[in-house]
Amino acid sequence: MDNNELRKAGLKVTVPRLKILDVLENAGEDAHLSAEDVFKILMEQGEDVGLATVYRVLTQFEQAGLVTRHHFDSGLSVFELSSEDHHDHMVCTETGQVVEFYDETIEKLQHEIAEKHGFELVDHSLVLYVKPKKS
Amino acid sequence: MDNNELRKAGLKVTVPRLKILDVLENAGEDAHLSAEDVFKILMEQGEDVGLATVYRVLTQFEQAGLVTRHHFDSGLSVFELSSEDHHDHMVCTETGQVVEFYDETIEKLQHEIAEKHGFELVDHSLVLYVKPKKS
DNA sequence: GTGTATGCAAATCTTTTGCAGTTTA
DNA sequence: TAAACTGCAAAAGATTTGCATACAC
Repeated sequence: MDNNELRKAGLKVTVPRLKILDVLENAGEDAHLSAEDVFKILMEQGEDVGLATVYRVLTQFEQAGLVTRHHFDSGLSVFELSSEDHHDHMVCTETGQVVEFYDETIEKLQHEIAEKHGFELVDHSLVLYVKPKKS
Repeated sequence: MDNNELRKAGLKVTVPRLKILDVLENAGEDAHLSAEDVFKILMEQGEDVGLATVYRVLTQFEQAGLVTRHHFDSGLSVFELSSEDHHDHMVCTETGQVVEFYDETIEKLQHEIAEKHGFELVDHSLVLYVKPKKS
């Protein structure tokens, strides 16, 4: 029941919101979709949702903490369903494949570095751009 | 003499290119300017350079390795003069201040993580979003 | 001189907003 | 039914491109 996720976020349960949530959930584990991607998938499914609504809903979901927005290096926004556990990303420069990973030591070091400079860590973004290892 | 930097990059030495290089050099250590920022500074200096040219030149400089482009989280591009030594960034969410840092251990771990997943590290982007430590 | 670079305006792309009509609670 | 939500079209912001002119070599 996605209904509860939406209600909990203080959002009315509407058809477009359910459809968009559905697209994100069925996009696969490491999927990171742009608003345009979501829109295209909805079109393919014959849904009648406007692109503006996709943008509005994704932004609302982000504010509600339901999805996370990333920028990677293309400059356009991509979204993924927020998962309980934090992770960073590895993007293959040749295939576009995205892999999620988590490293305890790096996480800890980031806090230490911020502290050392007189700051408190609020958030971070770590993206590794990689290519297939030559065999 | 910036002339050589440009020549070495295979670019003709023109007034707009020299002016833009000049702006970047005089912007201060941790400055990260958007194309619009550069354009505004040129205007203030009474230079007659078009915004389109600023974009074109910055892109050429990037391709020549003279400047580095970042996206941070705003989604717009900011540029800095490439420095010999690699570094990452810390952006203050309250003041916008940018601090550069480098951590050997994190660098090493990134390579190991990429390898572990069957990839080769090509590049990476690490940005810490911080706020002033409450005193 | 010749080819490259520039400025301007128009075009493109991504994202946002205004508004009248529709849906949810 | 009232408030929130939606679609569409227009607007806005960032960046790119076409083209005639100007500049570097």
